[in-house]
Amino acid sequence: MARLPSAERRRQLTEAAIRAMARDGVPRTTTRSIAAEAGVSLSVFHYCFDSKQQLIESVITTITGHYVSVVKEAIRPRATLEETVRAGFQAYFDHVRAHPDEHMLTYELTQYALRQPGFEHLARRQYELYAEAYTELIDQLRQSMGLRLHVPVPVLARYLAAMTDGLTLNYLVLGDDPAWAGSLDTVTAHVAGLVREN
Amino acid sequence: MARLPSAERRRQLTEAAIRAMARDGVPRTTTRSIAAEAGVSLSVFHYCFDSKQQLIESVITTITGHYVSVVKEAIRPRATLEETVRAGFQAYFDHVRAHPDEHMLTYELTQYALRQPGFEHLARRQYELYAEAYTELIDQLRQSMGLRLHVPVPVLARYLAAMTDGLTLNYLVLGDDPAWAGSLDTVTAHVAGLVREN
DNA sequence: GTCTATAGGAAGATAGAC
DNA sequence: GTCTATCTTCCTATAGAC
Repeated sequence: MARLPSAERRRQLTEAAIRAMARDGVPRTTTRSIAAEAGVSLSVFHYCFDSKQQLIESVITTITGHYVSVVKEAIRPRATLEETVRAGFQAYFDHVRAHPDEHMLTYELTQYALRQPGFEHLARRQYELYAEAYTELIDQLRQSMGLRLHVPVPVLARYLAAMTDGLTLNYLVLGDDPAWAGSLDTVTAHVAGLVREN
Repeated sequence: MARLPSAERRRQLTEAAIRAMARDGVPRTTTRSIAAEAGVSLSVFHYCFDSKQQLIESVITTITGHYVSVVKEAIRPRATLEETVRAGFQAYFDHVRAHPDEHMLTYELTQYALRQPGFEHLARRQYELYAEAYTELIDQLRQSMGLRLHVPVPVLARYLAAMTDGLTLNYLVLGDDPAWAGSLDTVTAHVAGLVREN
């Protein structure tokens, strides 16, 4: 087995942990299974991380970064406001559909962090980053399309983050049926109304 | 220790499990801690339930029933539509504020069920019941206030359930700050708009 | 029906050879 | 840096006396 700098090993182990946790769930993912997924022995794990908790901290910050990127890339300015909002949600939900386990994992990690004493700040940070991602998107749309908002930006950002979160979890549990497309239409129309210039 | 019918013992153990899981989280709640919480010995547990999974199944169906009751009781017809919607959300979120751990538990149980082979139907049933609760509420409001809906009932019900879910989780993680009250105002206005007669 | 005692296994973490 | 082997702890589940 190659000898790598420990920063690189940590990265490898973190990515392996994300794959294992997305596949098996957080509680069932053991240090052994993570080491196996990364193709290293258990001792390498404990050489790179002091504890399982330290690894999970790394997993949470890493996956939150991934997720925020998805949201940020989903919404890009298009011809009309409706089109922009609709295409943005569509792109985001296409990602959820393609990687349901990874999105599921973000919820599990939130709950792990909230239950683990001393980790609560990681859960808060996760949700603050979601809201910040929306804040950036809104500002971006405001500049490119000259919107007049009906509600303050922080309120809208937090509301959109919560709505995205709820619809995502709902999809992960129930999947899509006829009512699902309707939900997306409803939220699209609502968001367009909230940010419409008038 | 008194000798009770096993149905009653099962109920006691289920309630004890809900308390223990709300306090410690699902993965940390052991059969031992549940038995201790119920004030019985470990063997009594295995006398009433074949396995921990069987108990968790009982926990999920029980707590979903509790939760649905909360949603159903939250919204009662009041003078105006806005008042009804606002007071309903307020009552619901007052319950969340008063029992955050119990609501947190509903999310943990959903994920437990989705990860446990053969338990997926319990998670689906949980979310179907949420939507059904909203369906009943909408029908009730329609009759008492003569509403004309802008979207079909199943779509609206699922959308409201997802939104409630997202806002609840968002509150459980971030708590309330200035933006929180704004989110509630926004959702209230939106819902009132969706069901307004016009 | 209820108890004590224990089987049997899997987890996180460590020791020490190479 | 990486490995095998092991320590310690805690879990679910069962056996069998009362």
